[in-house]
Amino acid sequence: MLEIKFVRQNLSEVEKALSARGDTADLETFKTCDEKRRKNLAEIEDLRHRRNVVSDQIAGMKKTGENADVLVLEMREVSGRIKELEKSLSADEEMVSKILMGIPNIPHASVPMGADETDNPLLKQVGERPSVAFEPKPHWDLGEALGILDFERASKITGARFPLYLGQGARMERALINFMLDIHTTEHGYKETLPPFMVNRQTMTGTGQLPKFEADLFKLEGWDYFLIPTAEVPVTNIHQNEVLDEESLPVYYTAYTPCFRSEAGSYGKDTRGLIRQHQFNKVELVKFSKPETSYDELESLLDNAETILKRLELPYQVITLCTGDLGFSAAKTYDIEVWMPAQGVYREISSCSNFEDFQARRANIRFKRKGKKGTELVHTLNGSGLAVGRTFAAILENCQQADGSVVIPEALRPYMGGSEKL
RNA sequence: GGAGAGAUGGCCGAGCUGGCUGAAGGCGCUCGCCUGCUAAGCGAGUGUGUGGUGAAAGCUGCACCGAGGGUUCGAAUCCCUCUCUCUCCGCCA
Repeated sequence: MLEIKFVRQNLSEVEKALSARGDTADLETFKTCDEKRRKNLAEIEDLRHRRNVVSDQIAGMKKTGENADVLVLEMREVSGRIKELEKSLSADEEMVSKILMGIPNIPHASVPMGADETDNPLLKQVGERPSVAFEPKPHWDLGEALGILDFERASKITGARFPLYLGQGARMERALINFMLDIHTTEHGYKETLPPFMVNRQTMTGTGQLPKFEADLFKLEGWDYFLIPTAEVPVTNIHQNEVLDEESLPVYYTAYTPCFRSEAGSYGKDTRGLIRQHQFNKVELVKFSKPETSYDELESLLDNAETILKRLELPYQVITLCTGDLGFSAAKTYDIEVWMPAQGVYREISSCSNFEDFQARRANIRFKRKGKKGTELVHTLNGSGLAVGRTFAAILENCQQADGSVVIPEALRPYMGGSEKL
């Protein structure tokens, strides 16, 4: 959420940011409701002031035994008027907040202009793509042939877009989770967390998934709870409604969780394999920082995620999302894309974003500077470190041999009981 | 699922027969004094949000005692609904 004052005073800038994103919002209604709201509020506060003063008078008169009937009668009217005005005030407030909650973050000045993903500039490419003398097979064929993935049985158990890992496959998924968590906790300074996989509406609103994107979420029937689409949601909300100490910043958390996404609107896309599932595993990195260091923190967060791919010796590239492809809450985002030889494309495996104070304002996460009055909003950041299912798929495709076997990356072998091959 | 108790400021904890209580007292923290260091002692200060005014320090209006609604001239205090926590019983990994 943007600050209401900022929107009021910078309507044209907000308008510009919206159009750069290819988004819209009813700023006209915002303006009229906000003005009306402020005018009403001023009158209400005057009346309340009068009521407070006179109520004290009444109390004093009652004490000395004077008759206060005239004042009581007058205040009865004042209270009625207040109630009336409050009614129209809350209608305007609701409208203003509804519009405000639907306005995306302002892209950072360094974010390139662009319409969609085809305009995302390449930042760098790392690692050698495997040069193979044979036609590389897609990971779903490899996985099924090796008996470590079974999509048919998964769809029997639940439906389409759910994974079933078996044997060494299940073990490698678990190995990857531990491998990633170990690196982030022991080498990068993140604190490991294991949060709830379901969250309430307020939490979902705090990080920006609600109210605009309810269709993308799985909702529990009979409960106002949602399955998390990413660990970003529960972990960022750890400090919801808190004031952090300046000395405690920056705070780094990592978490493994499964992620649940309805994938509404993606019918027909990536229908095979592990790329687009309703349930997938992810190790997430979350940071809380002071505003002045958040962009440095974004760079190191990206580096932390890249480390995993480097250790696994998987070729990847990093792109900067342009204004048109930026997520709702993000001010700036880097995507890491891993090489998938069978499709001959790079696929997103991590998304690292700085949300600045956009989520902090919604979730009310602040910090206090030593020796200074008042509090400030923190900046929040997060990134995948990494999407586990997609990492699994990338290993199968990049490390496949002519005979259909897969060589396990060296760094992962200690987590696989020393096995060298699948 | 059944029965009961509770939710107050950074923390602990009064108030809860409605009105000088934005909130006693204590702890913590900050500044000053004192003491050859430390400890103890003394004095002052110390919530958040939002609006007005001011160059600023500040002054000032309104709101906030789990959340929402109600009664009343006036509510932390009374009533209703909800959420959460704790205790006991039942059930269960």
